[in-house]
Order: sequence, then structure tokens, then C-alpha cells
Amino acid sequence: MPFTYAHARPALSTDCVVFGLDAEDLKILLIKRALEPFKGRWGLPGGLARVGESLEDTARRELAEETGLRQVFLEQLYTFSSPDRNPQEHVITAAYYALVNLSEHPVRASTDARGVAWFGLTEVPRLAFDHAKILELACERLRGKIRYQPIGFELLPRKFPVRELQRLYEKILGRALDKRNFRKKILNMGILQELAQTETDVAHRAARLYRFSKEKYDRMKKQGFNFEV
Amino acid sequence: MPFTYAHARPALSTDCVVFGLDAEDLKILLIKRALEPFKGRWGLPGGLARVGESLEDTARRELAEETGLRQVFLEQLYTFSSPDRNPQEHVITAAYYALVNLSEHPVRASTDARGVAWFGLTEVPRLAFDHAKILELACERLRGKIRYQPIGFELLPRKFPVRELQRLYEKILGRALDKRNFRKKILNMGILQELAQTETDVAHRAARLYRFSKEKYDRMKKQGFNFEV
DNA sequence: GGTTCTTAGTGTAGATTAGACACTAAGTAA
DNA sequence: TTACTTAGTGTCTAATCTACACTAAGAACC
Repeated sequence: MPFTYAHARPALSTDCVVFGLDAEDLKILLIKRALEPFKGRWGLPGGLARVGESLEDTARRELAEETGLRQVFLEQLYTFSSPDRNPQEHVITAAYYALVNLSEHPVRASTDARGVAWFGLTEVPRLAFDHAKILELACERLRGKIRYQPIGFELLPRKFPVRELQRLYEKILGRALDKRNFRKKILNMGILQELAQTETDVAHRAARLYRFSKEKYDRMKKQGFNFEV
Repeated sequence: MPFTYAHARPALSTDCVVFGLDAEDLKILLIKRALEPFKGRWGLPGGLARVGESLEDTARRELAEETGLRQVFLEQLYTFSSPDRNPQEHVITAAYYALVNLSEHPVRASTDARGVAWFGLTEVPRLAFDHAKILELACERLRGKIRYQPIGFELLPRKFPVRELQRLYEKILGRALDKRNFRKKILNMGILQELAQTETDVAHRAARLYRFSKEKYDRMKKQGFNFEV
């Protein structure tokens, strides 16, 4: 069923950089391309926009189809439109980034296991299209964002020790942070709620667990702050 | 000459929020729509993307065609894709914002004078499509940006007194700033170069003129800082 | 020529925040 | 019981932020 227009239209797609934090590292989710161009190369999950669907919906739909991920935190990153970014035709892509916490959002088993995989940020293979550029911008955005907005709610499990939040910050910023100063700052910010529980199953003194106070977190997100640590 | 595709494609356009600072106010540039939909209503300059053209090029081309503005500072804002943002069909628009200094970029006279006009931010009329939403996001972005990047180079004449820069900051932030603290902070930042000249044609003590040091300015832009004033 | 008016240009003190830094406490494992 | 690992805590110094008011310079007016 062909569609005809008076003027030529570039194709429009979405691509998504999915960040997830696991026990080792901050990782991103890639899929192995089954089709040309760049067949067999790893790339960002994504696909063509449909008429009547917002780009965010496109991104969510493709993410669900290709990786099984649903109801993740999703934010628009940038729209890449260079005419030669796709060798076949002019495809403009709205890039999104997603933050997921791996413990609560397992990548679906039904997907061919060889087709979807997490990669540490330092071990990303050569990517299809301009996806390396998109990934780089996403990392930059994340680093920039962390400086004036709280991050973590979307990447950490519901209950976590302060240590884990610090580890996340260190992974994103790429440098070590002082434990005392970090605790001081993050606890004074008031976005964390102390729980009565402590960790279990650790081979050392168990740390107190916290959770994000959603209201404070969202308020901080709106108004912004300055977090240098 | 019709174009046919296997799948339906949403139309793709750009829209541009053009900010300019004049003697009174921070203003934005609007055009009066000559065609349906929203014929006669004011809206943002913009138009349809062409195959083989990046969206930034589209935005620049449309801006030149509709307002005569060329070689302005242009940055991508956000891509709006709600299916109902255009009543006729699904048109996705990549919004950009531009910063221009009115003294060096006059809006072209050749344009029908009634068709293009500057509006103060408080006197913007009802806009076509979702352009009010786009404008609001652009203002927010500008306010956000000013807090961690230098702004002014693009909006002020080459040589200007500190007062003018402060006025710009006050217009963007929407509140008064302390003169001494502002001078201290902005001068210590090192992005301003003191000139030997002073203002002329003012009915009071003439202020020293400054210009931006391009290198420092760009460096600051990259690394970011924190400007609370 | 003096008076008035307007904006330029300057400094400080107190409060707050950032940054560097090291030890004891608690729990597990052997 | 000892060794090991991580939790959890406070202080001092330097830097930065904030609030705040007067004199200097030049133009306009009389």
C-alpha cells in the first residue's frame, strides 16, 4: 500500500541510548542489526516513526519490540539530520535516552540472546550509522545533567545504600568522589529517605538503606541545583 | 511531481524562536501566516524539511526566506511530534532557537512590513499551532542555559558597556541583579575584554566599553560554570 | 559657571559553602 | 579471636556568596 506526497519527504526514525547500572558498570543496551545497511553490526535500538504516533511513542514501541523494555524513563536527546548519516537514503532520527534499573527491568528472554546485549561504556564495539556520535552526546548529556539535577531514581533499585548512589555518580562522572562530602551533600539535599532496613547478604557491615523521596526528587529536578561534590 | 513511499511518512518541518535584544526589551520575531491553517495568526518562522538538507539548514533557509536573517547563532531546542499539533496532518517539527543582535542583523525591509514583527515577551499574541508551547520551552532553555554558560555574545553588539550585559541577564532571568556583584562576577570570569573606548552620545557619565574574548567565551561555554548572581 | 541630574564605578564584612582529610564501629569469615 | 571489609562520622581552612551605599564623571539646564 504505497503512499504518495507532493514533495519528497525524508524518512524519520527514533534511536534510543539505554543506560543501565549493574554490579560492575554503567552499561548501554545494543542490538545486533539483522538487516542492511550495517547488517551484523551493533547499533542502538530504534525504528521508523509512524504517522499518528508521537516520537516518544515510537521510541517506546521500538524499545519494547526489540528489547522487551517497557515503562522506562525516557527523554529526548537530540535530532540528528545530516543527509549522509544513512547511506541508503536521507533518514532523520530523533534520539532519546533511557535510564533503567536492571534489577527491575530484565531484558526480555524471548529475544534472541545473541541479538541484544549490555556493553560497558569502555567496551562498546563499532556501531552502525552515526550511533557512536549519538552515544557520545548521550553520555555528555548525562554528565551535564547530573550537575544540576538529581539522577539515580531511574537507575537504582527502590531501596539502596548510599554507597550505590555514590558509585553511580562516580561511574557517570568518571572520577572518584569523597565519601564524607558526598554523604553530607546528598543527605542534606533531602531527596533521600532513610529506611529502618539495612542491607542483607553482604560480607561486611551492612549499610542502612534509603529510598528516593519522589516529591523532593521531582521538585529538585524542576528547580535545579548545583552539585559539584 | 509526486513522491511515493512504501510506508506513510509524517511531514517534517522546522520552527525557529528568534530572540533579539533591543533598547526596551528581549523580543522574539514572529511572522503572520499567509496560508491556512491559522491564516492571519502570528507564528514562528519555519517550513518543511527537504530531502538532502539537514534540519539546521532548513531552519536557516526558512529564516532567510521569511525574515532576511542570515548567519545567526542557532541551536536545536526540541522536536515536537504530537500527532494533533497540526490539524491538517501529522507534522513533526524540530524547533530551534536563534540569538541575534538587532543592531547588526536588521530584519529585511523587502519583507512586507506587516508580515514580520518583533514582540516583547509579555506582549506575544495568540500563536498558531503549538507555537506558544515551543516559545515557552525556548524561554525556559534560555533561562536554564544562562546559569551554566555565558550568554550575550550573540545578542549584544560587538562593543557594549557592562550595564547592557546586566540588562540582558535581568531580562532573561526576569529579576533585578546587584550591580556590584554582577560586575565582580562577570569581570572575574575573564570573558570580557576591557577596551580603551567609552560610550558616546549618552546624557550621563559615559561607561567603559567591553567586548567578549571569543576564546575564553567558547571555553567557558564548553566547560560550563555556575552563575547564580 | 554653577547647579542638577543621571549613571559609572568601587569595597567590605558576615554568612555560607566547598574541599581536604582519618579514625572508630560493626559485622563476616576464617 | 583475629583479620578483613565496609559503614559511618566531624572539623578546619579556603573560597564564594550576599547584602549594602557612597563618590566620580559627564551632560543638561538655567
